Amino acid sequence: MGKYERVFEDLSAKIDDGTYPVGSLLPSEKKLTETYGVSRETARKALALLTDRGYIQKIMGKGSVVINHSQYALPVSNIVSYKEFSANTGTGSRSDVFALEETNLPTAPFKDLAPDLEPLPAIHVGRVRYLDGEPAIVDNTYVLSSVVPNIPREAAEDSLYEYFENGLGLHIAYSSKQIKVEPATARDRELMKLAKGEYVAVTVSITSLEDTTTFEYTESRHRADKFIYQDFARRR
Amino acid sequence: MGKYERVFEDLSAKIDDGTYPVGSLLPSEKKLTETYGVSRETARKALALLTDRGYIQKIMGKGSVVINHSQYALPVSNIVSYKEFSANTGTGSRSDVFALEETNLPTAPFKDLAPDLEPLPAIHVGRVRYLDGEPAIVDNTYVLSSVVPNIPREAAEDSLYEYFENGLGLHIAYSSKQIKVEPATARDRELMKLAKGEYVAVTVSITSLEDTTTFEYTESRHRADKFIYQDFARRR
DNA sequence: TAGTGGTCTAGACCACTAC
DNA sequence: TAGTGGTCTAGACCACTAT
Repeated sequence: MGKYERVFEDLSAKIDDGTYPVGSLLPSEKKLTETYGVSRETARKALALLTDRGYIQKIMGKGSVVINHSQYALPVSNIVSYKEFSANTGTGSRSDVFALEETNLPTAPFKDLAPDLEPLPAIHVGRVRYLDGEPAIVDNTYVLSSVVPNIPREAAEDSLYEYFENGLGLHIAYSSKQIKVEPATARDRELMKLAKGEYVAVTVSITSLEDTTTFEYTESRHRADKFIYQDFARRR
Repeated sequence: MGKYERVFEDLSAKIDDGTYPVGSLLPSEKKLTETYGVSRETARKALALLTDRGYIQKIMGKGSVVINHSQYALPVSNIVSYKEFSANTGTGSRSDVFALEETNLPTAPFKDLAPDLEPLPAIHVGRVRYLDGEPAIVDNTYVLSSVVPNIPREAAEDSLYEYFENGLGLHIAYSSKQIKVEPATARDRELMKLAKGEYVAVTVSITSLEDTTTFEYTESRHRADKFIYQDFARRR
């Protein structure tokens, strides 16, 4: 871990634990170079990370002000997996795997994000996710067989991301995603015990590795009343 | 505009116009310092911007690969105003202002994002937005009177952001937002001509200035079938 | 081995804010 | 005026990738 990451970790921890409360100023860049024994550009890199994550807002001639940043987010938000999300929020996590099979990638759900998608060989993982003990999310994930030839059932039941990153050593880099609202299908109603006429929030994402290989396609169908997406953005 | 911004503008333009197609490599950092007559750190700042915006993925020992980045986004996505959005996508823009009045900020819609919100004096702007000639969005914006004492009707009909930034010289910095799904209210059905039992996508946002003053609160209610939110994110 | 990006430094000059 | 952040430089050393 580089020096600037250490400085970032220390400052973000001190913001989280209230050492630097919302509205207060962080030490000046000059002070940070002395405190942490780093050059100014290195201190500035740490501050840039804090800015990007919504911890601070820098004000010219004044300093770095601690601001309210989003505390938690749904899995869809920043490529955070369902398991990481439940661990963060403390909601009980449970997944029923209802499909784990070799198939071809369906192109229809991903048409908007990838118009020229080919029906490549893939492994389909279908899961029902529970929030507070109730079925709340139906996930259909397609992983390209060319990148991941096999998925053990335990990985599907636990966490696919954990398996990809720690088990296979894949480096996940970025993702394009969409959120839409659709009427619940008969399958949605069956799996999530919904009444007729209800709607679901649908998130579609396409995820790539650090070498720019696209390898994973997911459609998540959320019970509308359990769905919240939260984000922090900067004007550009 | 700094040098690194000029380099960013030039490179992003060349990615957009196909000079550097998706999958190709940008010139190396060394080459960029020679081409643009800047130091390496300055060239790297430009590349960092391209990375943040989803234009490129850097690969160690190899170079900067051009990737597919999200082309357009709904207003909610990156603090882009409705007018900027319609201008980018070419969909006809039109707004009916149905409310422009002094009132107190309602705290209920913003409870999740700002639990301790006070009912401060504010100007309420209520608008119906049209996409493809049909009423598709109901916006309720509340602007704190302490920051914006008055909003001319023309500004409400045209673009509030344009008025805030160019008319008043406010510097918009960041925003927290949420997306939820709710049953359409009687008011939604009336304004957007929806049938009974339909749902709406609701986005709630709280926007702050560069001096960290929070000044604007918006609830946008979207016709579900016209709503798409698109985003690009990096794993962290 | 040569070329690439990742990190870090010490110093400089500038623009802005507070007093 | 003093202190703050914003930008830029020239150089260094390292880790990784290609060949």
